[in-house]
Amino acid sequence: MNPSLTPPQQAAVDHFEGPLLVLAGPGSGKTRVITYRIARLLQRGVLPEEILALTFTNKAAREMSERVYGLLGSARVHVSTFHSFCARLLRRFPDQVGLKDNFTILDAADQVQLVRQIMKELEFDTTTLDPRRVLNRISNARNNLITAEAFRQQYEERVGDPIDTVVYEVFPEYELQVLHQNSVDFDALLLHVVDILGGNEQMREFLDRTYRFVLVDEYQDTNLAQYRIVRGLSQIFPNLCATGDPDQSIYGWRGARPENLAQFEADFPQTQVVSLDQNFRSTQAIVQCAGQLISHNTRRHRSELFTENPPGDPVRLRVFADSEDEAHGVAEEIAEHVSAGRAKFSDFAIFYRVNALSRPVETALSFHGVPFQVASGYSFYDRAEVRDLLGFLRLIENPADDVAFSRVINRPARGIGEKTLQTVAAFAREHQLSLLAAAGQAEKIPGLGARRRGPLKEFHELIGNLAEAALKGRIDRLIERLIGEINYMSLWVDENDEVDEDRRGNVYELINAARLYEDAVQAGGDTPSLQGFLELASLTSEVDSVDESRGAVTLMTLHAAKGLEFPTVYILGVENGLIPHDRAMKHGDPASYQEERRLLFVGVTRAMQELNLTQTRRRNFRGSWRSTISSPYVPEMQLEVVCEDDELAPPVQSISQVDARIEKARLRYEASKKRQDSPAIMSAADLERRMRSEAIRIEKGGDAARRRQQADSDSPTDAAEQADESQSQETAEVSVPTESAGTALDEARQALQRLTQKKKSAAAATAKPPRFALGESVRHPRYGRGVVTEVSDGSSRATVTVQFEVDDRCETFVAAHCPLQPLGRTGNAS
DNA sequence: TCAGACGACATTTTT
DNA sequence: TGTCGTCTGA
Repeated sequence: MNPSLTPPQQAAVDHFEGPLLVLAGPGSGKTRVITYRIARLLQRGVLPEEILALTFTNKAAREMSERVYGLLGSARVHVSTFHSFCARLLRRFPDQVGLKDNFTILDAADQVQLVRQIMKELEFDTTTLDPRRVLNRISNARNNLITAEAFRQQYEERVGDPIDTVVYEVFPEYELQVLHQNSVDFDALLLHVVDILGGNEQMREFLDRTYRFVLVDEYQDTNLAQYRIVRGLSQIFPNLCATGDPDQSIYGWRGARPENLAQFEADFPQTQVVSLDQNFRSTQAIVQCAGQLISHNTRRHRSELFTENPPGDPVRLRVFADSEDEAHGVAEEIAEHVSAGRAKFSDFAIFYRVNALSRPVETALSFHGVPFQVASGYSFYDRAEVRDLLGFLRLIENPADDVAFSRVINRPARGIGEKTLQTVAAFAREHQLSLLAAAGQAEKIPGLGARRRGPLKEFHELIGNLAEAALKGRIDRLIERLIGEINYMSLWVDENDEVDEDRRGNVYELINAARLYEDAVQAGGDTPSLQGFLELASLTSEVDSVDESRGAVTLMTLHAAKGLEFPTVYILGVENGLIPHDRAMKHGDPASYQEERRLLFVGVTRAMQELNLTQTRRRNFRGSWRSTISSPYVPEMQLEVVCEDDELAPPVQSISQVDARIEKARLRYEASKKRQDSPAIMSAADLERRMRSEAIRIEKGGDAARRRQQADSDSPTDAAEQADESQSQETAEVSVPTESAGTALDEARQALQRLTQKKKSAAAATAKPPRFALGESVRHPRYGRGVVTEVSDGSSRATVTVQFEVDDRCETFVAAHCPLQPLGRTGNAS
């Protein structure tokens, strides 16, 4: 039918009724197949409204419906995320699960807050046990469809750990309160729908008939709830098309069940399986590399990925001295490529395992004048000011939303603190009221001084008035009125403070978002509502706003990279402990080890033309330098190893150079701000702050690098000599600014001095004789015998690095409190 | 009630 | 090294 489709792609497109499983490797044209398939179904007379396509991200949903639209010109096909599909369903049938149609959606932060509050009510200590861990347990249980009741039963039948003891009490209370507030969290959105499908056969049948053709993207990422939903919709009409790739399952830790994919054929006996193995995205070198890597996993569907693309450059592994070099090396290279006209900024993406790795890169990119955007991190809707205002809006929409009430009651300060809130809450519970309703009856609440009653009543009245206004007017006007009435901007008034300026900007941006929402909905012929706007806000995340067309380098975690592609990709920190991450390896679970490998596989397969993996010899980790070990996945791939170690001198040799560079960077920043076409790189103040701390770190890092040289060298005599040499080198470098004593000392140097002075005096105050010496033999309760290879200087945070006999394992400990036992010195290093 | 000091903490997180 | 929640004194 379409000449540009490969035979397997064509088969997937032409398949009509019955279950279809599309195993789609990375870059195999999956989205294309899905959109063509939808078009083909419509061509065959299926009605658009009979087709439901479910995705995990808004981005995927948007992309799919845009492409369907592009193909057909119009489409009333339902394309949405699991969560918004469920939200919409619950708005239609709220009473099925005991909600009202104006229910509000709790976000992650609200959930934590609620758990924290419940823990306090039940008199659990929130300092020793992080509410997030409790919430995690609850969420995990619910992902597996374990209700509070079932959890309690299970708990009683086995010996639980201390956390479960708390969960045991908190879980049912949490569920109850969420429901009482007429709200749902992300998990409940799905669970309620599972309940409807499982508990009401008539309803299930109705929905099954409504959505005769269901398509699910990224099926390997579905959790048990999503699995049930999909199955519930495909009984009478099992016209279910699932696409996925077991090799890209990277959300197991979050309850995703890749086995759903493996089980598909068993669940739907008539399944036709199509395997898409031709990669259209990457060069042969990249595809080959990815194939080598993933072949080390045990895989059920092991089809080889192949490509007919050109061979391309070999995949490189670049080794840098430390994370600063790594950051500057990458930034510099990107800057060069672009200024030489070989590429544009948006061609580049930088991936990393943990968000913490992005900071030095952000600094370096700014430094080299490279515009960038960071995906994830703080979402717009997570900003304090935005959440405040959304809290108000939620309370206006749903007066029972106690979490929202607690958030905004004292914002801006009305003199209602913790204590008062507790009194109100107690009264509310006793009389079965929402907090807002209780506030409205403040005069009846015992134990409240007159000084607290006034503000409570006023607040109640304010929300009431605004709720009335909300029924009539536009949402943007409502927010404006709200801001006016509570004098919200008075919280962020400092004209010169960039943070405040930023916050005010966000407030206007929220108003703007409301306006855009309203206009868009009206243009689509629907009626905008506060409810709809709130839903949009809760179910939208920042990752969606990553825009490849913005002319900027994209920075993101490997997880966030899934589904994207870039001409040139850098994957930073391909080191043991990062990929695979230490935490993931905690239990020595081979499944996690494989999931980490898949994560790297996902990163690798994002690259179209060029792929660079990087690693460093040492990394600044939470303030101290640690030597690194290469990732065990590295030897699994054919890579060209490039040592950038000696080539790249530290970017700043002396502190006096810092100011000149800061000035340059500031000019660049100002220029880019004026141009407006490229996104602002980083605020000038921010950049300066970072660069100064970087300069300080470089000083320390240089020091550490020399110490490493010393430790690494073979003979002790050599080490001593080198140490001497580096001493003199260091004086030569650092003394440059000191010698120019006539000139005013620059701020950075002062900062550096203050810092070192402070450190010195702190060290002097708590000075203890060093507990460990270089070359000393020690014993660790878990890792056994080892030799001290490095001891940091005598500050209170002194660290020892030990090379253990087992596996050549190398670990760094804080000297002050580590379980190392000295075993006396061995001959060679004193 | 609030601002600042102190100390515990530190993956990934489509919604 | 940073961030965030809790504690404490004004």
